[in-house]
Amino acid sequence: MAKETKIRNMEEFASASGLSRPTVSKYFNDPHSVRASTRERIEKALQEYDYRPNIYAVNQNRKLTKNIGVVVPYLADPFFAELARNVEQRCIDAGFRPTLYSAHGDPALEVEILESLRLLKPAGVLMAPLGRGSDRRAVEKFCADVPTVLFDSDIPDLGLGFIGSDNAQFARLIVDYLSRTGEPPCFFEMKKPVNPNANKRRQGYIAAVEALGLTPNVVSVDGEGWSFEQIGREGGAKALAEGAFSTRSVLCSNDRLAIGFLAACYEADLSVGMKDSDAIRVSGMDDHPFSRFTCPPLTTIAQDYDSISRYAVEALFHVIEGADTKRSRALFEGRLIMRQSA
Amino acid sequence: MAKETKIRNMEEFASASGLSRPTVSKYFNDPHSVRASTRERIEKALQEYDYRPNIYAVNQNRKLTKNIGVVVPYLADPFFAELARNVEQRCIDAGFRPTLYSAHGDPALEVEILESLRLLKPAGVLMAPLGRGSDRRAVEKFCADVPTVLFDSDIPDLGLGFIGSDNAQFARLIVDYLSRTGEPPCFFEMKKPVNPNANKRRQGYIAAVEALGLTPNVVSVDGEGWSFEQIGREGGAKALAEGAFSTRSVLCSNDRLAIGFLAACYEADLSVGMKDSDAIRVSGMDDHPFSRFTCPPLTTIAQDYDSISRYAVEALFHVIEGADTKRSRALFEGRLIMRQSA
DNA sequence: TGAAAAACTTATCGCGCGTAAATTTTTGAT
DNA sequence: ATCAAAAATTTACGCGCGATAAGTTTTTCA
Repeated sequence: MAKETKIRNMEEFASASGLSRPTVSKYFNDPHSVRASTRERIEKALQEYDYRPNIYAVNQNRKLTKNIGVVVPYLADPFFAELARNVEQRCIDAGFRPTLYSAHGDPALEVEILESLRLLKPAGVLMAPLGRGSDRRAVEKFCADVPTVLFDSDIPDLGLGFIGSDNAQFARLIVDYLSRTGEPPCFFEMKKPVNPNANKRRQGYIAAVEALGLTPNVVSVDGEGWSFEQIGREGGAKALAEGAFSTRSVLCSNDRLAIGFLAACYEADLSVGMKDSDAIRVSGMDDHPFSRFTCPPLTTIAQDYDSISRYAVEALFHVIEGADTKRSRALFEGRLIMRQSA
Repeated sequence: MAKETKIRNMEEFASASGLSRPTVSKYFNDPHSVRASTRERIEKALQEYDYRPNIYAVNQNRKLTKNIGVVVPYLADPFFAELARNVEQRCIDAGFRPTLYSAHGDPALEVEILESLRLLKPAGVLMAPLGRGSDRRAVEKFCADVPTVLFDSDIPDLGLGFIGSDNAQFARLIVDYLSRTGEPPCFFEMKKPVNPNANKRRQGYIAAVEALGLTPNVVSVDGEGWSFEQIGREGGAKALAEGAFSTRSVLCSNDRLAIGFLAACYEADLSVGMKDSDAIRVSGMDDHPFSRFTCPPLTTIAQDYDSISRYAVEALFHVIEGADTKRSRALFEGRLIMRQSA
């Protein structure tokens, strides 16, 4: 369908469609800002010639680009990959160009990403920070220049909003379930968790157990970084060997830790499940994409991916459109996913 | 450290450092193209003022940008996340700006990515195609305009090179091992695999088994898309129920399928492992990041991430520098990872 | 010490587009 | 049909930088 004559710029395309360049420019900024008859002429010309505006020239002159930066802490975790996919799609639907970055667990890389993101002059940024490892000062400086909404992991008072999960509710939900159907759970976590969610979950666990008039039992294991499964397996093996768990029910701080802990149970020849003959019950939190395929399938709390991504994007767009000024904040409840592990 | 006076453009930065703009421009294109003393003056000025060239203005005028597109088929698979991380880091080290895109298993999205990538005028693109689902015509058209190197999954004769794994060798390696240590394996796969690697693996399996004077047994199950674990579990349960496997050893076409198959074995109450008391041995291919945490840990073939990413990037840079013309092609051998599942 | 080579400066153009201000066309109520 | 207001369009200018030519200064090295 495309004609021989190559269109080199908007000028040529404008004359090819019998209009002036600024009119065509207006069209590309907002197709509905030109008269219907004009719009039809342009779109007819677009069929014949496959012209697209040069994004570099466009972005050089526009005060605000249509770029959205999406930053996640660790893309090798499918949880973040899924979250990022959700968020990206919503940005595209809203007519923006999302670009995905992963800090790969490295604080220095996170700072580099912000620096290179600044050069892109994005309309806004959706950032799931590393958490404890994040360079607060660097993030703060970035947020001062670029409209940024945090998600998944909060850095208090930073950015224009935070959207995440109600970790205390997560803990209540599963503690109640586990206590109702058997022994109350012990809590299994990393001693130095990478992000604040882990702390909120521990506090939620303790509060929920105490609310039932029981005594909490928190088992914290060594290990740093983002190799949660590894840490869960090694720490789990050690804790099991030491008899650290006061009950036969273990609530892991997150699913990846639980996956590692399941491996430790397997190695220790402990059958996992909710039957009387089973040695231990194991549960996690997050509804990690792989948790339904563990042996046994993992009982967990599902994060509300959909609401989190939707609200995060909406919050950002509110800010971009200059609607709000006060920092928004929303926490979403989780849903109990009952599987065979507990 | 940064001074009060904000630098707005290269002109101002040049005079602030006591040089002319063209000289500063030369520096940013290649720091070693200016005299050492000049370089020092610029770098000293860079310490005081945090000026960076406007990338939109730069890319508008440069014939070739420093952008590299990285396209993977399914980012929720940690295997691709890891591969992408490798590739990205190498691009950064070479002074380029990689941007990561995932087709999320969707052929239409893959085409969209290529179209939006074309607007970025990248110096080159590293692409792991969807495979069977890829729009050959669209990819071909893209490759004609942008230097592209394929990796992981080949589309014959497309792009300027392909870097991947020697799937036949993968199959030989593990068939020999499994046959040597017990019954020869059956081959478990999807009837309609998403990419050509699966076919190469099946062929390699058949050839390897026949070379041992044995009879191959291929079990192909229904299911489309990228939910391999799901397909492995459902197809595996069905195949096990039907007694489709002629031996007590199963080689899965890839680790994700194997993870699903392990779940099916668990549900069927079949103990997996290499002990005499175990009912079945299961193995996979890829050394998926999670395969060491399955129950039992999965015996598999490790892809040579490092070599694949290194060669893919190198091949692309050769092309960018205008060195080669002929399509390069390299296949890397896998390494047997012996774990407890087989 | 001096000439060639290298590096730098000045001057100018062009890239492809956004955008304010000026002008034209269209709309809608009389 | 008329005319002012609203909408659409055109004119004119600027964005920040790459690239190049011609002239000037600095460095290199015999």
